[in-house]
Amino acid sequence: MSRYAPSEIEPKWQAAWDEAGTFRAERSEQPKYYVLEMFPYPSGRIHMGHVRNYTMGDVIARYKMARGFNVLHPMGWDAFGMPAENAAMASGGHPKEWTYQNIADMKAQMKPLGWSLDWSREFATCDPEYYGQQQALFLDMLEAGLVYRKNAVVNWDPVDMTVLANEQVENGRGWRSGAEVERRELTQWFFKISAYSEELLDAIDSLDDWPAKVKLMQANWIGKSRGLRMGFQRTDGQGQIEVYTTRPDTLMGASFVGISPDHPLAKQLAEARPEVAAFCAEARKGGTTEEALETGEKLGFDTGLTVTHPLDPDWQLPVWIANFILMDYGTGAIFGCPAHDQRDLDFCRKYDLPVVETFTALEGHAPVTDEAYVPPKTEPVKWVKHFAGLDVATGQEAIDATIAVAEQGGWGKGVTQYRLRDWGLSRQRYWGCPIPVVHCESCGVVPERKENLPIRLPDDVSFDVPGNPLDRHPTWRDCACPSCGAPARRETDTMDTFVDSSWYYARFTAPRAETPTDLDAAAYWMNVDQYIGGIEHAILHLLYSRFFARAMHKTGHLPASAIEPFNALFTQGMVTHAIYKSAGADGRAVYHFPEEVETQGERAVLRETGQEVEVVPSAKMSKSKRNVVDPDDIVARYGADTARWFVLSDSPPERDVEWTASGAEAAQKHLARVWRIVSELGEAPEAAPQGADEELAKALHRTIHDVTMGFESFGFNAAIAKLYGFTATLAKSPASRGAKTEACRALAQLMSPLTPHLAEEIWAELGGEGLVTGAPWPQVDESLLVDDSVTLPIQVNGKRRAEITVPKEMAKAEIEALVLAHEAVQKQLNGGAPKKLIVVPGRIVNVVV
RNA sequence: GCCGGUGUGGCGGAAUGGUAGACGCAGCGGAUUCAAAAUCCGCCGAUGGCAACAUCAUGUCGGUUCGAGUCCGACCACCGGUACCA
Repeated sequence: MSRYAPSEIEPKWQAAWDEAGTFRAERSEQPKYYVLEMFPYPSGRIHMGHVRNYTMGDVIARYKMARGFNVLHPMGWDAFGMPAENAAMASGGHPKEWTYQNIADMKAQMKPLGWSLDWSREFATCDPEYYGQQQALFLDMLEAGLVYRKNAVVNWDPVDMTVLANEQVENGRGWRSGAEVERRELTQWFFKISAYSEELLDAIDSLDDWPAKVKLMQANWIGKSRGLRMGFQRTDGQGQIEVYTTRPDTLMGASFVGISPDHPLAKQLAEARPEVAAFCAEARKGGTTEEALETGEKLGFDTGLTVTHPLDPDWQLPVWIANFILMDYGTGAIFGCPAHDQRDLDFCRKYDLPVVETFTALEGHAPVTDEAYVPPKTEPVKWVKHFAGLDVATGQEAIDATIAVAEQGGWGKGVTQYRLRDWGLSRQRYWGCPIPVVHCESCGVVPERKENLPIRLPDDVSFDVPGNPLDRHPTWRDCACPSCGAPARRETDTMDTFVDSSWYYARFTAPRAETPTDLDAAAYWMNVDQYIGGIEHAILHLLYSRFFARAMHKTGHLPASAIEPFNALFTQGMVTHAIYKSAGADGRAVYHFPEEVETQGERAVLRETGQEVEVVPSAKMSKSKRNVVDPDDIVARYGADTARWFVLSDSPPERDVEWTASGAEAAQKHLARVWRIVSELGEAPEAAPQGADEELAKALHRTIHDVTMGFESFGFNAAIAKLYGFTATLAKSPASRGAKTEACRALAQLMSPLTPHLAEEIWAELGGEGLVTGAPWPQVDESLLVDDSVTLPIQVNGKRRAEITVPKEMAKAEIEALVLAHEAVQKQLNGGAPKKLIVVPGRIVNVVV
């Protein structure tokens, strides 16, 4: 054996795994385990975040393999989406070529990392074989009543005459044109996810192995609320305005009725009155995001119309059009209660509308001025005037009482409402899955016939002008109506890329099937036992996937057991890196790549010039800040095993980890040290001093136990810390050659999920049978884990003052006596008697004086 | 704005309500060496003290508890999401 040379051993073992087909998943009699990491977008290069994410999945996959599971660990590409079109616009290429080239490049980067992936199942969502099956799913969902069309607002760039994504709107303006964006309505396709609101909410409770924070975020997103739907009669006798409110108890504090600029009444008024039309046009300016709507300036327009308060025929309220009221929520109309809602208060102060309190704090009442009084619904308050005769009651009690009164009086109805809106899937873009429907003049909207799938994207398109190339393609839209055969036009909207990623996990179970799934394969492999990905997907992707699994079950593509597709979820943190920054000649910040910088003690300087640079620690890696490291370079410099070890060693997996060159070097030194220990086994003595072999065995089995626990609970950093510790013990151990060889063999096994190439090399060197990958996981000898004595810290008034070591089974009374007799305790007692003595067996003793 | 999260030495972090700082980095000291690389050993939160030891210390302020990094309340800062980025 020679020095540790990852560049030699890593390709060798990767070839060996390939040749043995180690990672090819076939159905078998063994219990299955499906581990999946969120598949990547083919941006062109993998980054350290991918390395960390996929290494975590790999550790799980390899560990489960060693535990006797039949492991499925596939990989593919989330390949549709805007960046490909942006690239085509910027440099004139074609999204398809750009995407497939990126896939080839990234795959070439991924292979050297030695991940246990079954590449035979690979697909990209832009493969017609994939999106054709997605079109089939769409048609089945359409038939099942889970898809429909309605109007919805988009960001419209009036200069480029095109729809913009939210990220293409910067400060209310189009990123290319700089024009003020406006909200415009288009007829679009929707999935009826709202039909599953209740079920998606209730089933969250069954997701035992999901992070609590993700479940909480999803529950809040679905947003179940109980409120009142009621009408305000117009004083002009032209009917009523229907509003929805979650705070009907504040009805006596109403000071206006507000409607959305997209409300039918607003539209009707706008037709007759130019000033209304002008206001509505102004109110539609800006982007469609919830954030933009919530934080933007609140604008109102007094229509001059009035309505009657439902509980007081003499009380008239003005009707305002307000830009912060969304047609999508509730009925598109509200009543404003400024005293108990900050937004309504701001609005009323701005437009000089009255502010009436309906309840006050039990103590310390201060009249509302510029801050609305909004206590939690669970807090009791004093009611000023409440029609249900309440005096002191909580908000929730008042809401319930109000709904009861309204229903009894027949002027309102309690309704359960969800915040969750239907999923708009239409995108006015080229690089996505075409929606397989046809528009026929006589038959209307007609689904495409399944035998005509896939409806392929045309290749001959250009991106020199904004807008959807499918819309302006000379022939692609022309087709025959599937129903009557007359000339008709294809739908030119494509699907949201979230559709692509909502069922890929199911497709991996039978990636070449002629139908979306193969039910036998799905029944065997589903569910995903462990899903791993970024917290940024906590709501949308994961909620859409949960909906899709239900829809696929309803349409016969998944068994009932798979409606919650991910048994366990883990959300990992980012890989960060310091930013190196200096001031350029014009005073603007100049960023430097890590390899241009050298650290000298506490300072960091540019290698070339010696100029000192500012170090900003732990920032998300981004190309513009140049704080990136390329996995290719890292593997070439340190080897894949070092990269894998380091990304998991320094930080708990759910938290961010900072990539540092010194940390990577330390990881490599450690692996070289393990290597050296193995190569020097021959120098160990045949016979060991008394007890040395037993000591080593004890340490080994404690390590097997701890590392196993670490892998079972995503404690990779803790497992690695234990491996560091055991390696140090092993290096110093005077144990016999035989005992040390055994320990090294077990060490290789424990390290194999993390550093599989090094582990294989050691395993082979020490005469292990076959490959260490998949060799049965070492068993813990429980009898070696028990200690017969225990060290107890002694606290006085919660401060540690001393410790005692006692036999594990010592009685409480004996311990108490020992503690009281202890010199340090005597000193603290100062001759007095303790007030209290707390003995927590095996943990701690606390003396209270 | 709203929802969720995070905050501990010079740095990354460890710690079932029970000895705060495991393990690693950086730094300092030493061994080995002609010298270096590599390797090995030791020290390493702050303040005071020769030392024993004492005091302070887990974003800030309060609370619960024999005991709080951990639980509760308020606040500050940063990060993720906010339905067309993926």
